[in-house]
Amino acid sequence: MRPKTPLTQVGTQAESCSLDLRLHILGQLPFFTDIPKQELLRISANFIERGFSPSQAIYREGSQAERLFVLADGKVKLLKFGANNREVLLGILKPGEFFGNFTYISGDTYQETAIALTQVCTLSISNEDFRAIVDRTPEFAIRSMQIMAARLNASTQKVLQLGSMSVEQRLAFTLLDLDKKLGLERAGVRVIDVPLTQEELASMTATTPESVSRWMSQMRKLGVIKSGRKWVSLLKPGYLQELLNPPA
Amino acid sequence: MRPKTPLTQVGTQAESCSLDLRLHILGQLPFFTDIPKQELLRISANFIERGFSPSQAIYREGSQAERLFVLADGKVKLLKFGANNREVLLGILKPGEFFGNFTYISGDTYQETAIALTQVCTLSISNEDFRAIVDRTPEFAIRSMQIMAARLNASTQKVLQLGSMSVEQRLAFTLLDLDKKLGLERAGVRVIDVPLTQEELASMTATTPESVSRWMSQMRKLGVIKSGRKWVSLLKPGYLQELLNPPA
DNA sequence: GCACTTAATTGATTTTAATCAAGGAACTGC
DNA sequence: GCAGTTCCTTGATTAAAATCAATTAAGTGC
Repeated sequence: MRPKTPLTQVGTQAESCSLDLRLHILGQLPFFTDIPKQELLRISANFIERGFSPSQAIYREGSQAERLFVLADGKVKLLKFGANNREVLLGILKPGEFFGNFTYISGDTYQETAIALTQVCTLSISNEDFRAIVDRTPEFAIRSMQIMAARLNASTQKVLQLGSMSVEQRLAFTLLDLDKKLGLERAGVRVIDVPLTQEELASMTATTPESVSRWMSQMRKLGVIKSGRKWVSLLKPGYLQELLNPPA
Repeated sequence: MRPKTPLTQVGTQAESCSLDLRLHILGQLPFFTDIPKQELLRISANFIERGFSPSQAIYREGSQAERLFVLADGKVKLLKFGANNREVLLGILKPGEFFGNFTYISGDTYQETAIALTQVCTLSISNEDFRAIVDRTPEFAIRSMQIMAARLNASTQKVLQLGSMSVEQRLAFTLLDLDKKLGLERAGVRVIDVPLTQEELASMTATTPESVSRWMSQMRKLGVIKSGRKWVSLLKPGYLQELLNPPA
């Protein structure tokens, strides 16, 4: 008998954003920090808000890349289709993160598919409007370089993980990563605050749902995690960290 | 009895670059195209040339990232150390490509190790000098964004490959990729123009030298490739391509 | 030309993980 | 509250690939 989900109230956020939330979220973007509030208000006017329901696609890989999106509320997953009809989950986005067409080049297509995992509110801007903002934002080159370098590093870490770790290690890495990014205290328990099936965990970890289930069952037996349907709590992150750095 | 290498004369290039080669190579960089020749000459003066011998490290992962490098001549491999003491080969560079500290942020460390595969000539520029050039190069933001987006895409392709393909498919992908980038006609034969051991191929493909040997042995038997010590010729690239897209 | 080193090959065995299947339990909608 | 659906668990079997080992052959340096 598996414990019931602690992820209550996950999907109950409104579909729209207040002005305060808009300014708060947009002000968090790395290329908009340090911008005067008046200017941010002006920029904010270019963003259109739109809500999406769980499982709804925000955009699909290969379609015309027309907008840059910012996640105002909820959780989103980015995925691509690999070889052999395998779905590869590239990452989970939390509020404040941007996705979609970041290079503001019209003519490109979206490089991945974005799907809402919960009730979601997005803010988006067209390529042209974004380009205009870029042209008058000081230090945009430097900030965007930093962002892209960080993303390239994250992707390279993924290559290292997939290229040198066992399934157990990759799962440990994925759980630690998710906890670091999305973990929070709920009712005195630290939980990864996003509903994810074991199939989704499997496609983040280059393995199968059955393998994820086997390893997580063992981690539960060892008291390292607590988990149930679509949720995970890390009880002993240090143990998982140790799995990644076995003694020589 | 394995056929002898067609990669003759690989390591005989001079260690230094003529002015013509400098201007030619630097003019190829995506953020220096369209620049007037006089300006390019001025920029060129900031670059220091340095030669490296096969197996010599140009820089190492974790050391202070002080310079941006451009490969003027020869071949270089970029690698990182993954978990379980595994070396992961991230890519092979050819003349005209840049590597090292691209974000020109002092204080960062190099994200990977660069090692000369052949006799190599590099041109490099310090963070400060590069920053000064960036500040007065029109459209740098846009060009650098395009470059970084392309690199992020390549890394994501690698994640897809590692996350969804078998060893045979990954090897086929790697051989096709290398051929596309480094293949050329030599004595009427199309060869991948870089000396690579099967161990190096293995660390590009997330497998072991023995597995690479087994699959390449089979590819030779099928007449798909020709290979020997440190070299590969693709005879039937179409066959390898088919391996990546099996019918549903 | 030969000794030595490095790289590649192939066989046998073990390990890891996928695949297939059956059943159980949480969640949802009526 | 219950039927149906979705998600998870566990067992058995198969397949893929790693590991270990021995041998062969190309290349290098003296």
